[in-house]
Amino acid sequence: MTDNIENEAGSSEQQNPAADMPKNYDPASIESSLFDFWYRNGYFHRDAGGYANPEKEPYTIVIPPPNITGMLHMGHALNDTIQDTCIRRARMQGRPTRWILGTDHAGIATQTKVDKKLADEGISRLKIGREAFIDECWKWRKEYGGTIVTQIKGMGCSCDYDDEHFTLDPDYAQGVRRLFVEWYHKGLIYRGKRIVNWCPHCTTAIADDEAEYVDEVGHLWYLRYPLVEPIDGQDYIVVATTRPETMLGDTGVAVSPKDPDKKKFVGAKVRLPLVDREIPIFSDFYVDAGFGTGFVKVTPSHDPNDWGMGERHGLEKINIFDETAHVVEGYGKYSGMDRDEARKAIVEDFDALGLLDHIEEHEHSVMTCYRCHTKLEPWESEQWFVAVDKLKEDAARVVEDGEIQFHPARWKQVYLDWLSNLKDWCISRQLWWGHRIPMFYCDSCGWEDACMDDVEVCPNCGKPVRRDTDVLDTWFSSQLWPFATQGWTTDGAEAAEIKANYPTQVLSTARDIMGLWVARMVMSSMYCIKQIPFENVIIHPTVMGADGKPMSKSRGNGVDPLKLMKDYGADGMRFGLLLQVTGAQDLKFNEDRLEGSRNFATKIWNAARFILMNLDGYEPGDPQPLTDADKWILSRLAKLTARLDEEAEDFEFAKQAQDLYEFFWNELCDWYIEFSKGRLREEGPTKLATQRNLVFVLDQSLRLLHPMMPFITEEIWQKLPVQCDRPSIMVAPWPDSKELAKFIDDDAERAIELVRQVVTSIRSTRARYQIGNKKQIDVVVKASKEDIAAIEAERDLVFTMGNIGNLTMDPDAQKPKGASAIVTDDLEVYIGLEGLVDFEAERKRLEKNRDKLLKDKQKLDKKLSNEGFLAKAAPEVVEKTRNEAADVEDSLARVEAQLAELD
RNA sequence: GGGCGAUUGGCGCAGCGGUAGCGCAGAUGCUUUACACGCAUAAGGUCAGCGGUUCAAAUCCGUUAUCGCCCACCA
Repeated sequence: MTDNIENEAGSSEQQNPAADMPKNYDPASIESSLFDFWYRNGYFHRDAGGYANPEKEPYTIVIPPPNITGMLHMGHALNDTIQDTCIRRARMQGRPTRWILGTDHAGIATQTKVDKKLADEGISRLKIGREAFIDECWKWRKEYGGTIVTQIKGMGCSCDYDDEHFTLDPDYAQGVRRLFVEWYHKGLIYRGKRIVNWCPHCTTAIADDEAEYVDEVGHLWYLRYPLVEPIDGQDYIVVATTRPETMLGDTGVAVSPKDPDKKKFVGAKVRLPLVDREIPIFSDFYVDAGFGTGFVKVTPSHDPNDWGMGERHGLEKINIFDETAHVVEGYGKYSGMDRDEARKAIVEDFDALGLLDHIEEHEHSVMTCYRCHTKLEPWESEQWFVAVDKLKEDAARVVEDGEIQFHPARWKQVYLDWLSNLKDWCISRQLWWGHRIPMFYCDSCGWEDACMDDVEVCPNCGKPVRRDTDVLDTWFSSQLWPFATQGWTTDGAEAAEIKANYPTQVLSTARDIMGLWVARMVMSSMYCIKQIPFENVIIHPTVMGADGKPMSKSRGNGVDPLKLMKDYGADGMRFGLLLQVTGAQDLKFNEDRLEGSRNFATKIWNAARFILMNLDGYEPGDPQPLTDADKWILSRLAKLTARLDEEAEDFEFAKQAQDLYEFFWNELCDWYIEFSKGRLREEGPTKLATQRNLVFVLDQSLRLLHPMMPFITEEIWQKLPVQCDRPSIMVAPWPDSKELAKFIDDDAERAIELVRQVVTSIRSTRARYQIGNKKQIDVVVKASKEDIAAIEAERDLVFTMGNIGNLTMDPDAQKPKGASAIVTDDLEVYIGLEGLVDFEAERKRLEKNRDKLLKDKQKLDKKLSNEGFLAKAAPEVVEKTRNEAADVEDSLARVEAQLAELD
């Protein structure tokens, strides 16, 4: 079917194209072949298989590169649907589009997985060594790295699959190296000793933002530290600590400068138990006099705040732990113990010495490694840092002045706050899988440099050099994503793709990597390209479980998008998710929406089936708005298209989806197709015009739906005799709201509104008295002359849809004896029921109707008798209110009249 | 501790200054020749509490309560 690229419109010899359509749309049977069809024809490339208009502005999106360890989760499903919707729309508008695809090597995540896999096989990473381990990682990537790309294809995403990138590709890696070398030579990268969050299990530094806090009920140990000289008869002070084992590294005790009781201790010394070290008592503003005892033990090497105090007061920094958090040599029996053993031993020894004052329970949070969940150790080590102060200025400016727009806009401030609180960025990681830091050192003469090419011997003294063994933080490499994927490595900012297509248009991502990734891309892009990397940042809602909590394996509230696609089709999942992308920051996952979207797909399918079944004698041609019904649906289509354009501009996905749904289902299917049924039975020009209108409206609707529901729209479009020479809806022109505006017709909309009032009144009465649709009834309509004229023009529609025997319309119509009366906004409908009418029930119904109108009238009268309102409200509001009041008055009078007649 | 968001019919959400809307569930009736993943009809809400601004507040401001997210983190 899709192989028939010719798609000859109107070749009348063909058998009925609806013949091979089952009653229910079956996504599984068509999705993959349609995807192949698109792929084979090159529609995913920037030239869209030759259908892109090179004159138009290019449109580019870079995908947030999924980790090679990743499986498709709900976050991807949502985010990739959003991006595909944007890019497909732009492609249909004729813009040269490209959605750049790739994956991230994900240093620590991948290393952990491979490590675990090897461990399961009984292989130790340390034993096989760095080279062999990296080989294992590449093997792993080869085996699993493509999984997620396959899954993205399954969603129908129109990425450029022929130019896939990977953050460890040779070209990309050179780019990363280039940036490091440049920043090093510019002084933007420096080496320093710092307290970092150290994972003793992974033996690497963990960035602040990679650490996870876990609440824990621990203890507060109150330890007595003897004073060297008693003060006022007091021979010890008491410190409170959650980590008694670190006392081995204490080099001071701090008190608050605002604590008058502690003044006398400042300058005194205590003798540190167990290690017999004399350390000073000093005052520092960091200390909170109200917490614990007001005395704080200070361990500069094992606490970031203590480190700060140590710097301010020139304290010695004593490191008591090795890289696996075991006590180092020189601490007697404690040496070699891990931190938990040391804690136990030290507390016991304090107790034995009578120096354990007391213990309290204490709730606090501890930092853990986000990968292995080992408690992190604040540890002093040598690391590489990026000095961010200069870089962040530009990154803040381009958002402040609106060059980069956030959607929803409130995220702008979050971004700016993140930047303003940014501290220098620790970029070295003690891992093997990643971009190895290109620093070379000569141990003989002390030469060192960052180099683009590997260095074997020292350029200074000729001795062998060694390379730094650390790798870079994964975010250091992902910050280059928008430009290193477009030729920056070899040609810099002058690269052809960058010159033609930079900046990109949209970056869509989750809020939790706004700083980690988004801000850093802006920083590096402003530095490397001197341009913003993207114009719009979409921060999509986070998909929460049905319980409103983040999805996680431990909570068991997760949902698998692969299963959802199986159950609802890729289109059903996509549309169901988009319906939930409102401006909210969280999205409580609602599977009902996907079910509804699957049903919607079936509805579209069956509407198409109906139209295709009724194309006997069809000849292609432009739409022919002969009747008010025709004019009405075309007018509605024109208005819908214009509205969708506006909503797309604002990245309002739920609204676009909702509007499409309502138009297609509640207007096209519920009314226009129903209207058309009678006409399709006639022969001649009316029938042909109706067919053309149906084909036209369906064609245009499918195009409007295509970015959100790519598969079903393509499948149907291939069967439909559309007036379009493009072989695929994917490259068919986007409906032009300006062109369609010629169909806007408010008179026709009004006429159909009246028809609907009459038909609905009849149905309502039938339902109330349980009169089947097959029984013909007589109907009298009382309405204004003009309204009657409008309905009269569509008399046959009222007849067919109402199954009416006699229809009388008259401005002065009298209710027939024994008829039921319906009062609508604009008219009365009398329906004769041959003695079936329950007048008591009729009265109750009309009274309810009246009471509602009375309430409305009271409200409006109150408003209109309010002088403040008349004086201060906008004139058009007053005018509108007056009209409403008149309408209510009119309806009320008519209802009252009907009630009077019942008496 | 700081910031942000949510609180609207049973459930999930729109609306964000001028008389409350949608989907699902539930009710009733329909094998109406596109669709029961359907059609039709009817029912259901003092928009979390309190205070304020305004001629007018679900909508703006303040406050309280509950829930959630993000950031920082106390020895």
